[in-house]
Amino acid sequence: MSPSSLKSPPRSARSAEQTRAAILQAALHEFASQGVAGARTDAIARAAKVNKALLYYYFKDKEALYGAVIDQVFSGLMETLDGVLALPVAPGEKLLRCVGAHFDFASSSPMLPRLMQHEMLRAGLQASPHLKHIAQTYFRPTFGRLAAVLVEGVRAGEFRNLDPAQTIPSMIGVVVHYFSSLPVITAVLEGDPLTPERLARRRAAVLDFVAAAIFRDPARAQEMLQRVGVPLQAGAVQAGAAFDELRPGSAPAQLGEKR
Amino acid sequence: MSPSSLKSPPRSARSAEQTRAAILQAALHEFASQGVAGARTDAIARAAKVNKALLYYYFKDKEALYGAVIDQVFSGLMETLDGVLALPVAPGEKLLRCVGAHFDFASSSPMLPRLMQHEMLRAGLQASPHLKHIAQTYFRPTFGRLAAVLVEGVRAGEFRNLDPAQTIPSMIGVVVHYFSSLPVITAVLEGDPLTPERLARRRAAVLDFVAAAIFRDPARAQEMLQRVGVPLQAGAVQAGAAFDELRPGSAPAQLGEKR
DNA sequence: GGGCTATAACTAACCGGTTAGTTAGTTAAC
DNA sequence: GTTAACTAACTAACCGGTTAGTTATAGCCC
Repeated sequence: MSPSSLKSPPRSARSAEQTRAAILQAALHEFASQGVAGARTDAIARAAKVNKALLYYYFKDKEALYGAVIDQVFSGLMETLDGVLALPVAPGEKLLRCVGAHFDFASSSPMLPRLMQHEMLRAGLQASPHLKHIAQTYFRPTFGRLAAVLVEGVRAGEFRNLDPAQTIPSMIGVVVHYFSSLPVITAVLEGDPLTPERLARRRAAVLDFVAAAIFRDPARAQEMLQRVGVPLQAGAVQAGAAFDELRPGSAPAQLGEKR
Repeated sequence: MSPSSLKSPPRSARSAEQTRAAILQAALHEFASQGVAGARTDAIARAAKVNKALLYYYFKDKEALYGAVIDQVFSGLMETLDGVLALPVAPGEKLLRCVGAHFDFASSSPMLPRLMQHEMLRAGLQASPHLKHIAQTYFRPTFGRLAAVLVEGVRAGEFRNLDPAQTIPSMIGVVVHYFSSLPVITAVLEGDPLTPERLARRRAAVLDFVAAAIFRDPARAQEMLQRVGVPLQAGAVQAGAAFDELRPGSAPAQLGEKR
């Protein structure tokens, strides 16, 4: 409603917002695959099917466009996590659900974790003003809530004696590394690491690994894994297969099961 | 000895090799902090205190220089790991020592893991020919040996039912992520995350996390951690401190211990 | 050993393709 | 006819790479 007057809410409105979204989408892809320095504004414009000057119509410069992309992605992830953190469940389940949600967010578009990695690597060793903003706005609050869940679980005796400031980066590492090392994984064990089956296996393995590292009682870990829908781990019984897959050429003669 | 004849082994030899090394060193730093695309050859030359043209005297182009740096770093890490893998100790201890060695390698110069991360992120989602070479030459053999240790540990009942192809990337993620997210960490919990004390604490936490995730019997995990010299974890007893440190500004009213 | 040449190590100055960003304008909705 | 949305064409700076040259050391012949 309120069709006219005031300023210009829907003005011409035939696209505009869509165009902006298209630019952001194209920029996301370009920045994620090439990094900020490697990204070409021409390529972004081409992918978004707009004239390059339009990028500068909507955004001050390349850096601002990058900032908008980053903001969108990080806020998306943190909102998702906050949703999970608001669930009325035990710390153990909540934490595993968080890890699962993080994994799902990452696997929903493998560009996202790569974009985040690029952002982390930008600027030498200390945070740029831009990254400081990200850290304060997105990471800090959500990580605070996550830390509270960890402390709660430790106090309740459900978790091992964990330090949240250490445990959070460790868990993130487990989730994220698979995606940031995709090219290497592709090269070491051949085949697409992003098929639904592979992703499902990875997801289960991540949750299993984290659960084992977090819970005091292994039985409780298993119980919670089942509760969040993670099937029992395949592991070394079939590890012959996984192992062969890891090194198809150079099997060390021994270890030669049948198949 | 053999002062002359033949070709020109030590020729003038007053520096040359040192100059080359200086260039590689400067390039390592520049590539690690800016990425390949972001790295400036001018900056490398300046840092190495040589004329830019000298880069092209020793290396074909920027890409070749980058390749030389990468090769040096990755081969260094893999040699270190192979040394540990050759030790005549039980799988559990060997694995923890590997993780420790990886961490030490990374922390010896925090530029190294960042350089590696940059390399992983280069080129969209599948491996470049260059990265394929790295994967085949460095990763594959060492990872094969690591996988064998894992399988051995699982068969012996020392480890949980683990799939090496999943466990290896998870462990690497735990080690590496701290370093690749240094700027964020700096911004979230203030203070230098690279002080000897902080690094020691992180190292212990990483080994503790991995041990808990790997070993079947928690008691065995503790035993092995002690054996490789990891002190007992601080954890949530002091977690009040760590937690406050994680979110100095925005404590949620509850949880308000004294300090 | 003195003068000569060859060559490794290194540099100042330059070049031109690439690329972020601009300008001056066109189109079309209201 | 005003203004939001959009574009073709341009520009200035940046940056990888080259060129043409300098310095210095080692070898060599007499």
